Amino acid sequence: MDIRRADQIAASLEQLVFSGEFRDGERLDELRLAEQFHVSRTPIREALQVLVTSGLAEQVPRRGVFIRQPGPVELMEMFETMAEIEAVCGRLAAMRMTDQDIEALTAANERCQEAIQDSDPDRYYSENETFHQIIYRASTNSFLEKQALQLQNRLKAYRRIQLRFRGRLEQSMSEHSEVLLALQEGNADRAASVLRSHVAIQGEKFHQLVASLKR
Amino acid sequence: MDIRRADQIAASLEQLVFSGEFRDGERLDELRLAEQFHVSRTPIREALQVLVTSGLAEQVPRRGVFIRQPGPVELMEMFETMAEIEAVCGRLAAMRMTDQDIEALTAANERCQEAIQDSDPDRYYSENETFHQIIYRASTNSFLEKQALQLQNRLKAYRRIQLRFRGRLEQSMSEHSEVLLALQEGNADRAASVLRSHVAIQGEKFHQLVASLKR
DNA sequence: GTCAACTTTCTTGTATACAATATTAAGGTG
DNA sequence: CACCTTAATATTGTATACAAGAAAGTTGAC
Repeated sequence: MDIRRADQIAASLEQLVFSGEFRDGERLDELRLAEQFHVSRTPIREALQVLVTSGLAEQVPRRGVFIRQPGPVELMEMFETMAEIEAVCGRLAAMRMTDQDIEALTAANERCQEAIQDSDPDRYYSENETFHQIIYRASTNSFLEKQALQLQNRLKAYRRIQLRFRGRLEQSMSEHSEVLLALQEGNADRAASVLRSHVAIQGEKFHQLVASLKR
Repeated sequence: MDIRRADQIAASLEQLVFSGEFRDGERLDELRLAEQFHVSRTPIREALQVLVTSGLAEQVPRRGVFIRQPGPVELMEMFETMAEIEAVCGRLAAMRMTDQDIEALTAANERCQEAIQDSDPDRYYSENETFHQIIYRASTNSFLEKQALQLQNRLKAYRRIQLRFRGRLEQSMSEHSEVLLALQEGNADRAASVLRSHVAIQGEKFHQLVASLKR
């Protein structure tokens, strides 16, 4: 059980930032937030430090902390980085996966398939997340795994959007099968390259979406 | 100019942690630090939040924050991750480097060479850092660049140790040349694999060192 | 001497008070 | 009316005060 109010607040604020509740450049007013959470400024300030340190906000001395929502360019960079990190996880996982890991991954993949058959994008979304997390874990490098999870979480909201593209679910699914196959064969390079493009496509789709909104 | 005392303190503490001033599991006493830095507990606490968020320390509610020095296993994981991230930077850089980048990299490489001829390991160490940073930059992905810089900084102290191995400087140097060659050719796969093993070797050397200390 | 219950002291977490700097408003000048 | 100067106001940063839980010390029973 968590006793620190500051940590709870940090988590809440993080969620609010991820869900796009705050606009880019918006100032986080300490007093307002203090009232909102029914606490004094102290825990608010500690929560803001957390946001700043994890890169979700920027601090200008004597002026306050401001939300930093990634723009299109930074988002593309993040997607590219995610694709590369996934590729690395896949490469390592291909060499180190146990039979148990393969089983778990196969099961996750089947649950994805079911979600598609039930036309349940929310469930697909969630099972898809698990599928990838199993690969992170199977890299057998908990430091790398943590980095991957962090970035996955950060891109959550944006990944969700691109799944709405027509036919994307089915395409994503067939990519999964290729990933699974490469990992079963222990083909490191193939696993890496398939995973890379699987995630990179998400970035592409997102890019398309951004472009279409500008029109 | 930085006005926030808390930020300065956070930076100081970070350096103290990196330089191994604190033992693993050591508690950071707020009152003691407050006296030491001649401030109240408030800025100390904000600085501690930063350490915790960036993973350098762990916070146990109602008990304090404790230093978390990476053990041998985690260090190897970090080196492996660094190797993979460097490989990714190299892969992207190979495809995106400008002539200017190549020039800068060649110059940095020459300065490394000079440092070796002058038998100046400190200078080699610093120029080597620059060499790698140019590659991060040339990946043309500032998000990835930031991640790479962060990890490079985190591993600084440990990388330094392995350079003391006999003949390591010269070996490192010849690896650099191979990296440069691959990048000049725009050979992405080769740049990635050479960089990967270049950094991985550092991990290996470090592993040897840890093992030798245990005897 | 060991262990347990209780008391005291210490430490963290939060609230409040104060100091210093930014921002805004007001007033005067050309 | 624009622009500069200056006063009022608001907001951040730090210090201090207080509340609550944890650690350490003490006493007493066996």
